[in-house]
Amino acid sequence: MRKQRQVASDAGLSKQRVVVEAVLLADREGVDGLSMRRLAGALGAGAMSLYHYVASKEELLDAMIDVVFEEIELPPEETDWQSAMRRRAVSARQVLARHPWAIGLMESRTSPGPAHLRHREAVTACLRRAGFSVLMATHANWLLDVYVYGFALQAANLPFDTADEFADMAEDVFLPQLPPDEFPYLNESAAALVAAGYDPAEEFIFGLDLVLAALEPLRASA
Amino acid sequence: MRKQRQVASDAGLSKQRVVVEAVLLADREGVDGLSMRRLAGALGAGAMSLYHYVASKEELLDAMIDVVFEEIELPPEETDWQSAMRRRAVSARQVLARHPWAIGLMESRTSPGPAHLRHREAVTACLRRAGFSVLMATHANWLLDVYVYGFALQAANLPFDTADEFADMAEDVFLPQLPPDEFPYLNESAAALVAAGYDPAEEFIFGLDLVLAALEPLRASA
DNA sequence: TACTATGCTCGTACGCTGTACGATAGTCAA
DNA sequence: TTGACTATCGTACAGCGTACGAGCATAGTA
Repeated sequence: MRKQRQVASDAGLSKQRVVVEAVLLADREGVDGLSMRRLAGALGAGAMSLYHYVASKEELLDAMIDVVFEEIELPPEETDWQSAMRRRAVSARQVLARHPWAIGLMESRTSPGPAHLRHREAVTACLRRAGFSVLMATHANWLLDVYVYGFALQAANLPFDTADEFADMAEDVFLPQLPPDEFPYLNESAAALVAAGYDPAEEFIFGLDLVLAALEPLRASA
Repeated sequence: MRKQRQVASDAGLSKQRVVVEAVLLADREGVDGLSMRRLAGALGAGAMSLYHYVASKEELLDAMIDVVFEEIELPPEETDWQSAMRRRAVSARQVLARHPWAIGLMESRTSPGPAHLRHREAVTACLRRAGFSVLMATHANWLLDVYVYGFALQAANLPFDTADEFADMAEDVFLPQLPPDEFPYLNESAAALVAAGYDPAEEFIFGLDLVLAALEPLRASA
């Protein structure tokens, strides 16, 4: 029976299957749509069966976050540190855009899972090998994480995901909320963005490169 | 009766009073401890009475976020842009540290409240007056917000708030989770931080000044 | 003064949540 | 055959947001 379970695709639960299905459900319906009963339904099981694999919903959420971390590319080892960091940051942004619920969950989860730790270790290793001192690598690691998660948090607030979606709603939705007499500067900004186009992915790279360049001088210092 | 309400301190509800009490309750008990019934209890009212002042719990949460924005200092007008931005960023960090639940709420709230808009307007104004072009001011505004909220998000994950608290638990709690054979670099980092001390407030300024310096060149460009 | 309209308060109830507890059935070792 | 162990899940409970509508005080009008 146990062997059947490990092989079987549809029948048989496992922590892995529960957590993966939870991620899919959250992707589809948002974190508010993720209840133990609904998750059990999606797995064709009774609600209480899930508690054989996860101790509580909290533990499930922790495990979901770690699945997300597993999806983020580790920094490649064969390039310079800036390219490596850029690559993993871009990957992280994509992953967090794919799982928008994840960023909101992070706030409440205090102890990092194994994939999270492995990821941090790889990033720190990359920075140390590039010549950052222990303390400077810590600063750099922290700042890069602040950038990636901060961007994802801000992006999650925006009601659009792509340049096209922005263009579609900007003129009708945003500008009317910003009357020029009350918000002259914001109105000006919004109008300029409408004219120039706005692409979150480009914005991400723009800020990321600023941060990377700002970190470069730390490499030589203690 | 209406007049009594406006003057009375204890009796008589109002949207203002409901929202402020909600913020206090969330500060005390976390956002999970904030239920309509408990909030009503704290106000000495029935649960359903609250719905005369807020249309739904969602609207209440929106209003709470805006109260938080109201607490953040606007950038002062009489100094150079970097000092002004530093000041408002430091204020924002303090406010978000005071209301740790706020950062988690932001993720799900898509339309900014009036205080939020006023704040953004003031920041944009400051940058434009300092010589940033419309587009560069937008970039700068975005990056600064990413930094402030990203930092707050990361800080919310840490199980300590001050340098002392970190020192207290670092050796007993963090290092054992990072065995040197599995996580050599993280272990090294953690050990170095224990030795050097770690203060979130200092870390905030460190990264903030990097970001501000990185933005300076944008001031002259289109 | 009597009647109505309006603003405010809140009791009750419904469908949902996470999960404690205990019953059940299948598998395996002795 | 027995007993232990694993896995499943039905039932129940306290708590959630809130729809609905009843009850009351006050203000405005006739």
